Amino acid sequence: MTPDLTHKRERRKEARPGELLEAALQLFVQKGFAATKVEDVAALAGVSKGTLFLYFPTKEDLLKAVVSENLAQHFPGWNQAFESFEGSSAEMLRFALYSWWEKIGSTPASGICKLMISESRNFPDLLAFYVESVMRPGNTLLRRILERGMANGEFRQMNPEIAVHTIVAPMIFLMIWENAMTAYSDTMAMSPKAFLDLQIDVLLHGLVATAAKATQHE
Amino acid sequence: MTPDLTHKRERRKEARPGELLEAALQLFVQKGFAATKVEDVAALAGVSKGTLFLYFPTKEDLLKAVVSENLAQHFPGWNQAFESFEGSSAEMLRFALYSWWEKIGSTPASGICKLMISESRNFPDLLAFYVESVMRPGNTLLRRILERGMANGEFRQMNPEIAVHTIVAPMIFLMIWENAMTAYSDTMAMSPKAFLDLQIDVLLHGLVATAAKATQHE
DNA sequence: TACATTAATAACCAGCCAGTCAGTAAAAGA
DNA sequence: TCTTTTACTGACTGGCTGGTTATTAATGTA
Repeated sequence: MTPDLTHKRERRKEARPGELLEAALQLFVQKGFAATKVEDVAALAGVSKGTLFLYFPTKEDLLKAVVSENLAQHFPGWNQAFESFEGSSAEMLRFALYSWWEKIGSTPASGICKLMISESRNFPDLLAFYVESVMRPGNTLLRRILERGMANGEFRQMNPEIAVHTIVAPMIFLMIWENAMTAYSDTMAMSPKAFLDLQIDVLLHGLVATAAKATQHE
Repeated sequence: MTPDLTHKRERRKEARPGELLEAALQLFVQKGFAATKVEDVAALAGVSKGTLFLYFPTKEDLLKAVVSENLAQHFPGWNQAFESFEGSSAEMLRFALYSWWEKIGSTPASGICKLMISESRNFPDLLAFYVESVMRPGNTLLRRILERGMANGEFRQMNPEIAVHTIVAPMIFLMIWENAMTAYSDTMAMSPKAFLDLQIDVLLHGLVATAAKATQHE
């Protein structure tokens, strides 16, 4: 960042890696890994190409650093929140999805989702890393919420492994939408908050109108 | 296709374009547009690089042809099925999702979804084309199903524009999963059919157990 | 068999870009 | 102020790849 219009040289060894990673994330998500030039990443970070290679030995190492830098370190806190949660499992699920949105979905970090989708086949070890350190923990957390609700009769009985995907899918969709459809955001607009609200509602109560519940939804 | 191990020249003007498009789809989805070499596409189609440029003027034109070739021409039929459908809206929704799976989700054509996600920012006109010819028609079809169900009291009242996304999201997820997670399919396995079944069930009835409905799910 | 047509080839070219390195200048010492 | 250190630069290169073209051979026709 900080495009540095003045051509004065600055020595900021500490700040460079972070700025380069931020620039790289933005461009990798925007244009894809193969289609972005390291020189553009360097320029966006306000630095020359040579400097980039001073901090990251190769372009691929830069990609790996981008991914690992943006790994969600939220799971310890979230797991702890799960343990000490008081309310219903429905409340817990709502809480989980909203805090995911606040901490990840609505931030630039959501872009690494698109990045992983695009590059998973090209860098299998990167995918493995990502699966183990974010997908797996996320899935187990959600599965525990579901199992809690199923155990206390709050939720129906169902295969939890699969049900987790049903919960995750709309979140993936939301991240992709935000990072891929921006060019088309004018004619295909979608409020993330509105989507999330309706999603949770449908997830809990379904589409079907029954006598038992009713009315209270717009 | 037809790798042609013998080096004999064949003249098959009619068959080439289709074979090249099939090869291009496979490689573009696998490696991304920028990272695939036209020579590899040609080789996979059993032809030399020069031949490819005989049928497609540039690499970008090849990409556009791949997308437009795989456009779902199913909408006329599906719209017609909607008009003449007899059963409940829930049945109709189930029917729509299953036939989508049969005709698109389970075929190589599902790969263009990943392709569009990856390349939408680089080729905005391609995205526009895709939005207008597959996303828009698909969304309106689903919205009509929802509105039908809401009108006859079968479904709850909700914002149909947003609810459509709630239905589409898991389908997108499924296509992405199949095209991006294949490398990891051993440890993160998922049966598409099982997912689809549970998804429809949750979509209609939600997670929450109520007195009114109950039991009948595994 | 001789000839014309054209699908297919492979050698070639030009531009691009990841990665290098000799040199520059901003700090830190002395 | 002079020297040393080192973060930073940008010109350079070598390999790669999209695209071209002169040549080759398969097919049709006589």
